[in-house]
Amino acid sequence: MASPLQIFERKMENIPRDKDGLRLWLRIVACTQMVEQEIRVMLREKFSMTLPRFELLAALDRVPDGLTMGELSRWLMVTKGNITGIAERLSEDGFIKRQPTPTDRRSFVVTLTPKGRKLFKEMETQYERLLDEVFVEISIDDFDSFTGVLAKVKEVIENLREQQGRAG
Amino acid sequence: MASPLQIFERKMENIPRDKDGLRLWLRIVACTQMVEQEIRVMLREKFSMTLPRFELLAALDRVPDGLTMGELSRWLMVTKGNITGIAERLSEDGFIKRQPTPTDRRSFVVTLTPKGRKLFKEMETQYERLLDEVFVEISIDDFDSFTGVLAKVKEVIENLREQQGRAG
DNA sequence: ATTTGATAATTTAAGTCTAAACTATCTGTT
DNA sequence: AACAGATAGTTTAGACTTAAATTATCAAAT
Repeated sequence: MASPLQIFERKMENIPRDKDGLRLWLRIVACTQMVEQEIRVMLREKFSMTLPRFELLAALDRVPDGLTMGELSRWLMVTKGNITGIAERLSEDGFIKRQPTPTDRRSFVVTLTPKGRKLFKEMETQYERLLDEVFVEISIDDFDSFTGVLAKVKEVIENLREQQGRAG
Repeated sequence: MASPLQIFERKMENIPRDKDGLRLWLRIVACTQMVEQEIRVMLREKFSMTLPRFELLAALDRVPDGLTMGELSRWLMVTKGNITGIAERLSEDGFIKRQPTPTDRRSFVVTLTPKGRKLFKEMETQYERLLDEVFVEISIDDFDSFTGVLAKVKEVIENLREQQGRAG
């Protein structure tokens, strides 16, 4: 049985050397999928939690005053309809609560409940430990290079979207 | 309205400087989501195609003799059940075909139809053009650093999985 | 030949995700 | 005040995704 690394090498070997963008992209995707899978397994096995729910809790943990549904949607880079569903399930389980905003009757502010914050803190410890483990081999120089690359990519895409008149 | 880049800066600013693994991971995820979104929009608008279907076609294009369902599952790093569904829809649309293998009656070899290959080639051109555009600002040195980082991460995860006795 | 365990693929149930349509509300502008 | 356009959030229909259970087949060892 071929290992994921062997499969990956087979995927890359037929791609012409000069297709740098493609090669880099395939590496990024493979890396992201593998790390995400580790996180998913950890969250499921230790906390019976899914990654999307964890990410919503994480967003709320970073902003103690809470976020509206639309802010959550932009923060997590998913559609508003998607947030509706995830927030509904987290609310049923008592991890978050929704409060109407005084200034805008269309809008809600979502915050963590004490139960939600307690759970998140436990998960956060394991989550950060896992990431440290995954990136343990990476040098400071590589970190900096990596960070620079990702920042450039984000800027290029922002510009692309502006040119096309698409909202971010 | 805050732009994605502004939202991202807000996400990062509250994270302690010393949490390198977490910071790097959030950057990788944000970058991947943005590039994927560009690809999704392009595929939908120009070809009425989804990303998962495109990726399955891409895998088959790289291996002219075809791949079994299980090989596709490992190649694309998704479950076999997932492949069943995507392959079903691509087959209905006449882009791929499934043939029984002579040596193993449980197994099928999936290959592109001429129609599927023709469509893929058209999409591939646009896809690679988009990736070149997205990564245009990245220097050769950064490419190398990036590639090295991703390779290390993959190895670390392989080792983690072996220690835990989990299959890849 | 039969049993036993492994493997290839599908099915199932539940959750995630999207784009588009929709409802309710807000914010000008007249 | 009344209208028009924009915005916050939900709903809908369909596709994707997963883990776990299931079916059919294989392969190896009796």
